[in-house]
Amino acid sequence: MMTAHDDLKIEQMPQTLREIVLGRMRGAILSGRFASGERLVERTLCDQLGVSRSVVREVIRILEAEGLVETMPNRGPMVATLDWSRARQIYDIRLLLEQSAAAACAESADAATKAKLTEALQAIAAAFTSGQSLTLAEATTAFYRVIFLSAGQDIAWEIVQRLNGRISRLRALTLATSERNVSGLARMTRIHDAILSNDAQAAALAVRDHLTEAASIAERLLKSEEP
Amino acid sequence: MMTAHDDLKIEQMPQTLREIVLGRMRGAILSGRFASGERLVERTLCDQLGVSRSVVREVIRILEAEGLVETMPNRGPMVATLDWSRARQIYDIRLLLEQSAAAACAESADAATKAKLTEALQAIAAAFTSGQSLTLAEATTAFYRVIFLSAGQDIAWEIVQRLNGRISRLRALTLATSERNVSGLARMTRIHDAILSNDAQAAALAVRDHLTEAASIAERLLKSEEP
DNA sequence: TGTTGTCTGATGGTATACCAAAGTCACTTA
DNA sequence: TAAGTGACTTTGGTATACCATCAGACAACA
Repeated sequence: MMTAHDDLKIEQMPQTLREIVLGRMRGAILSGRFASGERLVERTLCDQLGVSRSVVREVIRILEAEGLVETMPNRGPMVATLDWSRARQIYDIRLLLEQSAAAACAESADAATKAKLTEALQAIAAAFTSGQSLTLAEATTAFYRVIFLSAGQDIAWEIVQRLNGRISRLRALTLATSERNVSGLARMTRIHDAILSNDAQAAALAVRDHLTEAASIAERLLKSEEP
Repeated sequence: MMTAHDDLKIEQMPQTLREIVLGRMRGAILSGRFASGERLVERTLCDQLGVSRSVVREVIRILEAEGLVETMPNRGPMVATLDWSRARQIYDIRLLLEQSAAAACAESADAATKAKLTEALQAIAAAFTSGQSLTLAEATTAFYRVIFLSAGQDIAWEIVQRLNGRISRLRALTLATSERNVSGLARMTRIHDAILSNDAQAAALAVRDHLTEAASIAERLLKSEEP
């Protein structure tokens, strides 16, 4: 149903400068544009982004609360570093939350949810064959979003997203690892199938295997690069 | 060993104004000094706190990221409200994390940990008898902190603390509820005993019962006050 | 009565100034 | 030569003034 006034709608919704800068800086950290441990000098950022210190400082507070930035007294903010003991904890928490969400989703999934899930899986498959790791990460995120939101667990989803941000560098590497390509799609398919057959236990098991493997790959990568 | 220069030591170690204001405002929200849904006008806060807008704005960004404050476009920040569907999710997540932490703690607890746990339990018992609900909340927090940190799960502890902040009003009411006083201490003691006998499964079960009861009390309170 | 214009208050955004703390580095002195 | 000293620079912390925009209230007017 398309009426005349729809054409007049303002597209550019009021996105504040702060949100733009937040997205820009978050992306810069997640993509590795700002290296792990790199200092974030306020005035330099102001120049690079073309905004005032007020905006930069508020954005840094948000990133700090998200765990992406750490601030040392009288030294200023720097990109948070990640050691294996922390990464392991994050994988453990993700395991708990994602198992629970997958089980809940499997129990309550209706036809619409299943359709969305299949669609998301196909996007992942496409990203696998095309080999674009950025697309793959987005498709994987979309897959899990369907699981969490259809299970009515939006707060858990927020937490998982935040945790994923903190291990984003690892996650990108893990997804790009070749061994993952072999079995990764198969494991995602297993999760998908379990939910489609409303088998909560199988879904939880599939998630467990998937995450356990991801964690072990991450461990090897992390320990190999900085021992 | 007391030497002359010890007298010259500056007591007030570098706590930034921002941290002070953050603690003050967080406390004001958690204690109900700022009502749920109340608007937080920046310049009014500046007057009340005696600081500049820069500080207030940065603190609001932090509280926003913590989920204690919600900001509507062109309306400004307000204290976040809590409905049962969200509170239920928070109790579910706490259940997962606290069960896991209690089990891990039970498996790995050594003598020192057990001693600290017993000490924390005694503090809870003292708070129960004295009937001070603020002290009780702090003692309960300390009890769980021992569990999480001795299990090496400091990230999960961060998450639980943040979630507890969002349901703090409920939590205070729950702890103060009389039925809880009857069984509450018994349940905490059950958790304590399970960990001291290194029985992971019993610890997880005790936590589950404890939280399930807290959630059901919270549900009644929340649904009775705003249906 | 309903529309319109105006006004006020609050926010978002920016720039700037000042101060304090910490690091740097050359210079002086024992 | 080596240690200490003091000035300079960088950076973070805080305060304040200014402007644009938006929402809600309210009065004037047709």
